[in-house]
Amino acid sequence: MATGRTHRPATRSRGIPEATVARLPLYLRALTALSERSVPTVSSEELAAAAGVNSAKLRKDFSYLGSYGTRGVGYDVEYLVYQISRELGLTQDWPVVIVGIGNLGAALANYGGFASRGFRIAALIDADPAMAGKPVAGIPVQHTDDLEKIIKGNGVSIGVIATPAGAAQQVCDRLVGAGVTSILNFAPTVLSVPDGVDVRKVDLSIELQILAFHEQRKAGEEALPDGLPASAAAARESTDKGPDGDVPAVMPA
Amino acid sequence: MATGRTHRPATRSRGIPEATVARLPLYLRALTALSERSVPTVSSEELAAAAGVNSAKLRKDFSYLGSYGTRGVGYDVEYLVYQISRELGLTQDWPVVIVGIGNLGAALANYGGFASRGFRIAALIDADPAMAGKPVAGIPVQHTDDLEKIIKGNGVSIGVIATPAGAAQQVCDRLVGAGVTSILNFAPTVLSVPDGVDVRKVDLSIELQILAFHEQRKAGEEALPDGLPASAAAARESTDKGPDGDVPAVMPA
DNA sequence: CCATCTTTGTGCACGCGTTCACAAAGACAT
DNA sequence: ATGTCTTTGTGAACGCGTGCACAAAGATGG
Ligand SMILES: NC(=O)c1ccc[n+]([C@@H]2O[C@H](COP(=O)([O-])OP(=O)(O)OC[C@H]3O[C@@H](n4cnc5c(N)ncnc54)[C@H](O)[C@@H]3O)[C@@H](O)[C@H]2O)c1
Ligand SMILES: NC(=O)c1ccc[n+]([C@@H]2O[C@H](COP(=O)([O-])OP(=O)(O)OC[C@H]3O[C@@H](n4cnc5c(N)ncnc54)[C@H](O)[C@@H]3O)[C@@H](O)[C@H]2O)c1
Repeated sequence: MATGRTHRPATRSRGIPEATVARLPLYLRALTALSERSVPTVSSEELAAAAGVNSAKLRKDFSYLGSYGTRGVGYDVEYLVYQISRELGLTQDWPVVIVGIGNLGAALANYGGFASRGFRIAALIDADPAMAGKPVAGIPVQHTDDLEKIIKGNGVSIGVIATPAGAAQQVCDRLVGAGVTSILNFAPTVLSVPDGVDVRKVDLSIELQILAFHEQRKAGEEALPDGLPASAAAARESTDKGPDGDVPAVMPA
Repeated sequence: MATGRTHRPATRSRGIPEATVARLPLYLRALTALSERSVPTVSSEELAAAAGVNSAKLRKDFSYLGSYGTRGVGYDVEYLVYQISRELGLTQDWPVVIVGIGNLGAALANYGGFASRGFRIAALIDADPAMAGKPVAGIPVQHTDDLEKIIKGNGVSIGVIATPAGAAQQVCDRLVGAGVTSILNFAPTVLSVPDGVDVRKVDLSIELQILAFHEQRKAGEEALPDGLPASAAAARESTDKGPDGDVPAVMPA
């Protein structure tokens, strides 16, 4: 930027690192809050604190967007909100279908946080004939038979799977067949999809198991620091702040 | 192993990489399925396919557990199930409390997948007086006033937060104050906790936004490959299989 | 007991992501 | 204008995670 040349690695003309993409929504949320309080500018330090990340990381992330901060001042809140929204594709809104309207699917349907962020529930789909026509969150549930028609008719490219694990792959195949190219999967199964289709999964059990692992470790450690002096048990705390350096749990599949 | 000395980096006597820990539940699930089908052994290749990972990665992961595979044969399913369960701390069962029994909290309470994996819902807690006493999933909801008593009385160390974002930090503080050291947060907020407390968050909106980002990119790319020859658009598909190399979205905070 | 064949366990190299640390950019006051 | 002070943008080093590729282990059959 300063030097004004050979910015991007050249081999990756438009490539924003995945780790950065995953943090953009975090920044956007913090920025939106600031925007609502009519804060005009923020420093990387402040914003980083609000988003819960390192300020250097944040600055580097923004630099991939070709960021426009002002040295000595910080970033213009409104401008950044716009830039990040655009980068994430939130300036258009995305029709989403939820398949499997049980406990979880219904909760998702009732969740208000979608619309506020550029997503619109285009349809709710379930295999249970008894549910067909019944409104959930004001939207009538449609039967799986019409899945393809619904997807194509609404130009849906993002699908959410909240069916039992056993049905997930089959539902996935139908969604993909109908034109869906991004899937958010809540069922505890590994989905296989053709190239070009993105799958992210959210897995409750995995999250809890990871917590249990660290929990067990904490319990075991105070008993015997495993070759380390007793003081190390306390010292460890600082290193251990994220018991997990990072690591998915929700990840592509 | 083969050489039989200087295994662990020595500086990390008992350290299993976080990335590995995050995959253990995946392996465990695949192994459990095999176990139910009474399959006695699996090769790293087969198991890796079932878990959706690279076989070399899986072998390396197991090597951290001091794995006991048999060359030329594979791994003993039952034995591995036990080893991984023990490593994850699932041989004991963990009492969990869910705070905020709304749409999502109720869905979680009704979810059967907890008990089957070593977790037990010890209590449901909500601030709404109208909900107190009402059973959800067969468990009577208790009022927030008794939060500390409930946590301490049941020796709960894992808490799930499913309250509105505005209440999350406050609930978190009370949980931590009462002795909870692991938190799974569904509210879209950055929680701050003292050292030694683990927080993992599950954030729906972030997941969708990441999908939207890639979706937008796909749409834009077929129009103009951005300086690359047209063939690159197709070639990219293979590189792009995981649109995201990996990257959280559910992560510590 | 030996040969062959399968599959593990891991050394190694590579690439991504994180973090430090600082030069330069610019605001602001004098 | 000029100097000071704040904060960005990034070069560079480092560490973690991934995947290749292969030697060694051991099963299996003759
Ligand atoms: N409820 C939770 O908190 C929770 C937590 C983690 C994971 N999950 C997972 O999410 C999924 C849904 O959980 P749930 O509690 O809502 O289950 P549920 O049984 O309440 O709901 C499943 C719904 O899917 C429908 N369905 C079944 N087969 C279908 C098909 N082929 N096509 C379309 N719809 C179909 C059923 O009719 C039902 O309405 C499960 O895979 C579960 O493991 C749920
Ligand atoms: N429903 C979803 O699918 C979904 C998806 C993503 C994120 N979330 C997030 O999960 C959280 C819960 O969502 P929801 O749809 O269940 O909301 P909800 O409004 O249906 O439920 C919230 C519950 O929390 C209770 N509550 C409020 N303040 C409390 C406090 N201080 N202590 C204890 N309980 C308190 C309320 O009484 C209510 O029962 C929200 O933060 C939401 O953003 C929900």
